[in-house]
Formats: sequence, C-alpha cells, structure tokens
Amino acid sequence: MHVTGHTTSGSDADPHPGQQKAASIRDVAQAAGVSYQTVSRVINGHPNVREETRRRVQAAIETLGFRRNATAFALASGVTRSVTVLTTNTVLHGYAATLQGLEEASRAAGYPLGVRVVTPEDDLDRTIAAAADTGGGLVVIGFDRVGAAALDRVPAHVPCAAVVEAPPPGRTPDRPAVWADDREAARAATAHLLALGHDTVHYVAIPASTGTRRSAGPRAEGWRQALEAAGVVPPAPSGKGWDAQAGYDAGKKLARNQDVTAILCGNDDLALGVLRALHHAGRRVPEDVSVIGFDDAPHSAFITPSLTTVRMDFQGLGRAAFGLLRTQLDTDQQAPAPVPAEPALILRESSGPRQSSGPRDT
Amino acid sequence: MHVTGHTTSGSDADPHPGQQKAASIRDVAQAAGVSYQTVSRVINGHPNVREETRRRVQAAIETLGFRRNATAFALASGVTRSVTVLTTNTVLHGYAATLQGLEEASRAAGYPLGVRVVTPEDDLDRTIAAAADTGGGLVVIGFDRVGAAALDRVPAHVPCAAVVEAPPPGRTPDRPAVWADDREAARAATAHLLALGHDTVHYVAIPASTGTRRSAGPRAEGWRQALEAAGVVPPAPSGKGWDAQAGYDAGKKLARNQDVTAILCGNDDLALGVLRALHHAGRRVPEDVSVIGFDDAPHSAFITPSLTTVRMDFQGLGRAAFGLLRTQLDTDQQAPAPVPAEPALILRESSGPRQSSGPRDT
DNA sequence: GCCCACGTTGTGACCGCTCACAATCCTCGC
DNA sequence: GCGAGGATTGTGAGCGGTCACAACGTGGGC
Repeated sequence: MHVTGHTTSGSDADPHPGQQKAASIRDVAQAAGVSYQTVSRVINGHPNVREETRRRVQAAIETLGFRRNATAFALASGVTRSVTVLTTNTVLHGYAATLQGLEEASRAAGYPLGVRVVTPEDDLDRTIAAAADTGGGLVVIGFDRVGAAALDRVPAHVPCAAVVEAPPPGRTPDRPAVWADDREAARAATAHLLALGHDTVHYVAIPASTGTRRSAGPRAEGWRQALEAAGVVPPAPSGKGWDAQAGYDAGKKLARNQDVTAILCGNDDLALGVLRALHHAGRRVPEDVSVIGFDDAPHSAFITPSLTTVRMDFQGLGRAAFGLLRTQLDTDQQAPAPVPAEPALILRESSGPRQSSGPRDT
Repeated sequence: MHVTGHTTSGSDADPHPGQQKAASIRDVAQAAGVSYQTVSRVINGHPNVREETRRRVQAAIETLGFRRNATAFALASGVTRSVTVLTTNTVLHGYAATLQGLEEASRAAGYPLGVRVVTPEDDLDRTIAAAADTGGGLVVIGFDRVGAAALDRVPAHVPCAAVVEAPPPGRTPDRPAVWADDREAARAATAHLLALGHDTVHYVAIPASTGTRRSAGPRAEGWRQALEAAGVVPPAPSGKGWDAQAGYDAGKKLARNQDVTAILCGNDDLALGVLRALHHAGRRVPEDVSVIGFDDAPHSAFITPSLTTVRMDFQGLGRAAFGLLRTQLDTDQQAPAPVPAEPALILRESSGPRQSSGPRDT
C-alpha cells in the first residue's frame, strides 16, 4: 500500500477552542487597544509610532500569532512579490540547473517562486496570461523553440526576463535577457579538437530554438565557424533530440564512418549516447574517436571515459535572470546584478590527439 | 556581454492609449449595461442568467480583455487554488522527477505550483509559515532528514501531503503521504545478487531521513533483511552523501577488498561513483564485481557498463501526492487517485553471476 | 501665555471580487 | 385578469489589508 488517508482534522475538543481563524490586524488592534491603522504601521516599520505603543502591538502580534495576509496585502497595495518561471522542461540538466539558480535567487530575495511547464500543445497566450495573473513577474527559459515562442508572446506590460541561447552577434533581444556565450565556447571546443590533429569535427546537435536561420543555434554556429576558419567544409550535423537515446542514434551512424575521429555534441546527454554507440561499434574513446560534450552535467566527470565538455554556469544564468526581473519589479531596490561565469572547456578523458595510425579494422 | 537592459516600456504613443489598467468586473458591467454582480455570475457560470444577458456580458469581456483578478478572488472567496512544494533539492533525480510529476498533476488540475527549497540553516517554522500563507496547500518531499523534519512541523490546520520513504512496516505516517516500497525493492535486489552466487552484498547508503532508528532507512533495511534471511551477517554500510563523488569515495575502499563481489547502492549517482572507483582499481564490472543502483536515472541505461538498477516511479509519486492534497483542498472534487508503479528491478550489464575463479591480482 | 509645527493616532474610502439578501421581472394557473 | 412563485437582476456588506486625510495631543519659539 502506498497511500495513507488523511488524519481527521482534529475533533473540536481542542485545547484552544477558538484557534480556528487566523488573526487579522483588527484582532491585533483590539488586543493591543489601538486602531488597526496603528497595527499596520507597526508591521510595516513606519517611523512615527511611539515606542511603548509599538511594544504593545508587537506583544499582541506574538500572542495571537498574527501573520499579515499575503493575499490582502497584494490586493490592497498592488504589489505582488512573486516570480513565475515558464519552461518546457524541469529535469534536463540545463533547465534544472537554471531553475535551481532562479530558486536560490528568488528565495534569497524573499520572492515566492512558481513553475509552469509549457508544452507544444498549450495555447501559449492562455498559458502566459494564466502565469501572469498570478501576479508578479515572469522568467522565461527560452532554450528551445517552444520556450522562445512563449517569450515572444509575453505582453509588453508584463514584467519579464528571459534566459536564452546566445543571440546572433550584434543583435540583442528586445526583451531583458541573459545568456552565455556558447557560440564562442563551441568555436573554442571545435578549435581545440582541430588543434589536436583531427581533420574535421562532426556535430551532434540539440534541437534549435529558432527555426528560420540556416544555422541550428549558436552552438552549431560556433562549430561551423571554427571549421570554416580552418578551411574545412563542415559535415552535415546530425541529432534529433535532447537525450542519450538521440545521441545513441546519431552516434551509431557516425561510428560506421571510419573517417570520423572527433565529435562535438550539443549536450552531455547526447555525448553519453554517442559514447555508448562508439563502444558498441568497437571504436575506442579517445584513441579512435574524441568526444566533447556540452553543459558539464554532474555525472559527466564520473562516466568512463570521463567526458571532456563545456561547463556552463546555468545556475548563474538563473540568478542573473532573476536579478534582471527584480529591477523591473522593485523600482528602487537596485541589487548588484550577479554575473554568470563564462563557459569553460573542461578537458577530461574523452578527447585526445588524433592517432597517426590509419583507420583500423572494425 | 551577457545581459541586455530593459526595453523602455513603450512610449505613450500607443495605438490604444488607455490600455494601462486591467479591466475589472465593474468596467465590464458598465460596458454591458448590467450590474457587476451579473458579470460575476457570468464568469462563474451561475445558472440563473438570461441567455441574452450572458452573451452581452461575454462580448464585453472579450472586448475589454477582462481576466478575473486572482488576488481579489482569493481574498473574497477564501479559496486559494495553489500548491507549494517544500523540498531540499530540485536537481537530484528522485527529487527532480517527483517535482516533475507534481508539476504535471497540478498543471492538469489548474493549480499554480510553487517551489521552495529548504536548507538545514532555515528556520523551519518560519519557512513553512511563509510557504503556507501563500495560500493553498503544501506538498513536502521528505526523502531526507531536513525534508522529514519540515513535514513534522507543518501545523495541523495546513492542508498538506507528503512523499516519503517507505515507513516501517505496520506504521503509517500521521500525515497523508505516498511512498514506494523501496524496502521490498532493496530486499529483492539484494536477493537477486545472492541468487547469482555472491556470498554477501555490500551497501553504499544514501543519507537517512530518520536518525533515531538503528537502520539507515528502508533501502538499508531491505538489504539487511535479505542478507539476514540468507543467514549472512550484513557488512557495515558505507557512503556519506548523495552524489557520484560520495559513491567514488565509498567505492575506493570497497575496491581494495577482494572479497567484495557485489555492491548495492542507495542511488544511481552513488553507483556511478562506485563504478568509477572499481574501474580505477582495475576491477571489472560485472566480471569481478556486480553493482546495482537505485532509481533508474535517465543516464543509467547509457553508461558503460549499463547499470542494473531499481526503477522508481517518482513521477507517479508526485502525481499521487498532488491527488492526495487535492482531496483536502477541493472537498467535492473526488479525483480518481492515481497509483504509482511498483519499483522494478531492471537488469542490465553491471550485474552478473559470481565468477567461480578466485580473486585475481590487481 | 498663545500659536503653530510636529509627532502620534484614528477615521474613511478603496483594492476587485464574493457572499447574502432584497428588488424586480416574468410566467403560469385559476 | 390577478396573485404566487420562480427566474433574473441589483444592492449592501465584507474579505484583510493599504492609502489619504483629519484629529488629536505635545512641545518650543515669540
């Protein structure tokens, strides 16, 4: 059996019979012998309250266990300190880590955090409206097509920040946004492989967040740029998905091609699948093929061979995005905007110099 | 550069100059030539409204883009349809997957979902109070000590459901809760290893959620029971942490002991670390040592050797927990409580029969 | 000794919506 | 053709806070 029923919520033989309803400022006021407005002043730290009165009210607050009703506060003041995250996923490393950073930052600032997953089937406008009228602001994770589309449809009057892929050089998003320069990181990782003596680098792509451009996102672009800069014609990217299975499928094909000696993957899950496919094909890593991943997921350092990858500061991105939103919500509170760490290539076992020996038999 | 500034929020040369403030039922009422109460009836689907009036109001609602103010509704009605999840972690597989299930279920039911991470440093009562006066109900993930402690401190009058480790046999939690029978699963996994010919099974434990008992949680108990049932004296469990590094540390010690031929791990991350440590020590898996993990994290099927593990339906647990909470929130709405899948042992490459050959040289 | 400013406190109205009830309209049966 | 009763609509109050302002004291400066 997996599920217990509820405890019947207390017989009415409670020690304190009248504990039912939460105390309001009116209750406190009566207990302290003042007006409700004075109580309001005390809980808001208003200066002009006599010290003795303040103490009396404080005492009443303690006694009655008063907590200011957040709903009423929001309605009366018009201020809603809360954040809702719109995302398409909560478990993939990049998303989960971003969410983690967002949660940390919002918690530190005392903002409740809401999470709403958006699916391709959702009516975007309806979803956004629902998230928006929770009050507060929105943070959109736009790593993929659906997320990016959601961001586009957020009405102008809704406070909103986004974390996105690196936009094309020179162009800045029309919405407040944060990103890491994964284009440059992909370029560096590819250049690293070329420098190791590999003739070319194959790319297993993550799904693109924008569909119109010829490229498949900044990571693909960086990879392409590095190859072109070296005078190499980029081979066709493969990959159709985010997870290890997609990596495995792509890797199976690449493994058959003995000319493939270096593979860059759009994320570590894909890389894991590629590794597995290479293993099944009898191709050794890094002796026969070098593999580099992206994101530095927690397990990537512990698999065998450990994975060379690009570390991404998703948590930092999340924190930064929250900071960006907060400046819109709290007009005065100018928090020092935290800056995420630059992407960094982490060299591990899965990459190495091209072996001079020719292709070996399968 | 990582961060864009805000777009200056629209010059006042807007096409519709008066778009500033959201329409209220009073605005709608005026536009439709009825009283605000009639509007209220329409938006709440009250039966006694003349069809023509209803249409007129609907039209006004469309025109003005009216959406009922959630805050005011909550204040006036006293109903807060929302859920806050209290957890110590959002990224570890078990937690993240549970959260995912929770999100799915709450989204399907139209409840906004809040997430609040609890740290050991937090003042539990304060944290709970803060989460509770967001309105709505609480779901506590009590997989670890801090989470379990938080659950204990939730005031009786706060609607609350929990997902927890399997409680001791015969005892049911005093709070509505869901769990999977990981005790039995651990027993089965251990028995499986014994049946493969291993003399004993070592256990690398996850941190316990309860500190008082002699055991280190249901998984440890199941493991111990299986050994005792086979007349084997359980060796001391190791492990101090949740992640691969902790597994690596524990695995390093176990790898030195040539008598160790089978290891059960409290989760897949630990198993990953153990695998890595065994690899470094030159002990082959599964030929020299069998390793079984717990949880079936997404990458476990793709590492090499692929990991034999116990699949846990965390998503299902999350969904069930939400269902449990919902029955407390919606008195009438009796949703069919979804039942999570039973834990299942997934056999893969990392476990196998004990090799009859004696310990080999390092 | 009086006036005015200021520190302190209380009152009224309102945020946007829901309740409870009263007031109106219509329709039917006799 | 008239009254009863249900359908439809409108009014008042209040949820628990906030704002604006008015009404008290008190003290210092002349």
